[in-house]
Amino acid sequence: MAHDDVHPVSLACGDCPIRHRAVCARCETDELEELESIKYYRSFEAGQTVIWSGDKMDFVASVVSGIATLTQTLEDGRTQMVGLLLPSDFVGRPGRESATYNVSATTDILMCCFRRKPFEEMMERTPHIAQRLLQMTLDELDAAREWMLLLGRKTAREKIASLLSIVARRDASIKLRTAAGRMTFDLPLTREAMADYLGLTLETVSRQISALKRDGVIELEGKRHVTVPDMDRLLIEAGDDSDGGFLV
Amino acid sequence: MAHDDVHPVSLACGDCPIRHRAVCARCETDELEELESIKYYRSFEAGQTVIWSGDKMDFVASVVSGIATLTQTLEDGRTQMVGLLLPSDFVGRPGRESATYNVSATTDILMCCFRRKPFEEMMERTPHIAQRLLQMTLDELDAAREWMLLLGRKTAREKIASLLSIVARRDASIKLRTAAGRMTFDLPLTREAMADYLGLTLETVSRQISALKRDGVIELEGKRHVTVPDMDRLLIEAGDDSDGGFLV
DNA sequence: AACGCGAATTGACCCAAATCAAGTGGCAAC
DNA sequence: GTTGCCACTTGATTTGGGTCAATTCGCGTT
Repeated sequence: MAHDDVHPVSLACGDCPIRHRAVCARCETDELEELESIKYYRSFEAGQTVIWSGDKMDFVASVVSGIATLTQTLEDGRTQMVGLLLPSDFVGRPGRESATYNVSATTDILMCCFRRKPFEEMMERTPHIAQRLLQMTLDELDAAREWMLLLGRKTAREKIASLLSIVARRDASIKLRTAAGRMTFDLPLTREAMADYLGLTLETVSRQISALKRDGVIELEGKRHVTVPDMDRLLIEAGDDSDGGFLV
Repeated sequence: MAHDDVHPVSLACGDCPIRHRAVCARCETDELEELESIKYYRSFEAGQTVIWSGDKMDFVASVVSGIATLTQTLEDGRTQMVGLLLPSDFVGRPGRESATYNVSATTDILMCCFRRKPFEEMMERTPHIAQRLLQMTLDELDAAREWMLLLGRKTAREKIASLLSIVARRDASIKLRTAAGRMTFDLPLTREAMADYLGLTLETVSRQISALKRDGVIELEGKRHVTVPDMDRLLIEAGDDSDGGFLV
């Protein structure tokens, strides 16, 4: 809303290396200063848990660098990833005391946190923050629903292809992008994390990646470095109507 | 925020039999009048499609009565339900030209629509509408993520038990509720719709319902009328940590 | 009463992915 | 250079749920 057409990514918050998506820079000044006064940084090592589901969470935050995951678990240990947090993504929610999910660092991460109470108060005084958060939340909701289709109806091979095309889209845009449909990127997740995301076992993930490699849909260098010779082919394997604008 | 503690359901909009959750009644007057001026009603018969994914959608709306569903499909026809709309639920989104999902009427429904453009303009002038919509969207996001856990990691039996406990929670609260954990309600969905919701086939749904009946977890009268003799038992079958506050 | 029809059930069989189990490869520590 | 560890791969086997097909159950129509 407000200034969205001018600078769609929104942003702002002084000296952060990335620009947070929650706040609009054109409305800066007072708000920006206020935001500065309630923020602080926290870093976590790969594998560490940022917060456990049910714990008190007195901040909201933005991922500055690294990758984190949101997961849910059943008592017997079955776990399902419900969100992947990449730099600039927002975590936590105004108006909720405690965390709903486990948040874990997949790589080393740096988070920019804002104390929750002051942030909430600020949000009440500053309409466009709520409007911007609404847009972001609606996008996340779309991504979650796209994921529901994947979890409920896609085959293992389609699931893997979908995940690869999402990572390619988010990651490879800033990396080397040689010919027309050729893309190269690193998988930021272990096979187990991929399995938790896709509702599969890690063995099935491994087998399907091998199968895609054997069939020439992808090329592998080591275990993590992937080259997709033909993105269109991958998208067909993913089973989407090629538009595919998900996981924003 | 604003008045949430006073009347958590929010609401308002003149003569509607239900009160919409998007607007706060304590702030009425001008807004209420304005809201009246941009609203109109539409009704649909059971089985009709309200809107197709990708179609232009120039309104947002609230379900007044009846049940509608949000679904997504792959080209080959596989379909996944991504949302269940019960009375008072909100459909459509400010800031989006076209529909993202298919919306269909499961029963006869009445919807209260607001023309989108004026609604958006009003939202910009009236901060608490955006704030309220944000809360609702966050709740939907939680529900969607809870559903991801179900789709990705639960067995067919657990899926059915989960769906039954959700319907029981949303429906039976207003119906007869005899002894402690005893509940009675009607299933608002066909076996096929349940299958689309749960990521199963209709045969599996049927078999698992029969199994739950055989095992005394539920009692059936006809095909749609269900009695749960012991809600706790059902919740255990659903595999949740009994709290289970999902699908709001 | 007979018919038609869509919704639901039930059975027989099959297959994709889970499970169980045995490697392989890379890399850091001593 | 050997050891240990962890991430990953690959194989053999099992199984939960899908597929295909045959009924059955209601229920409105004529």
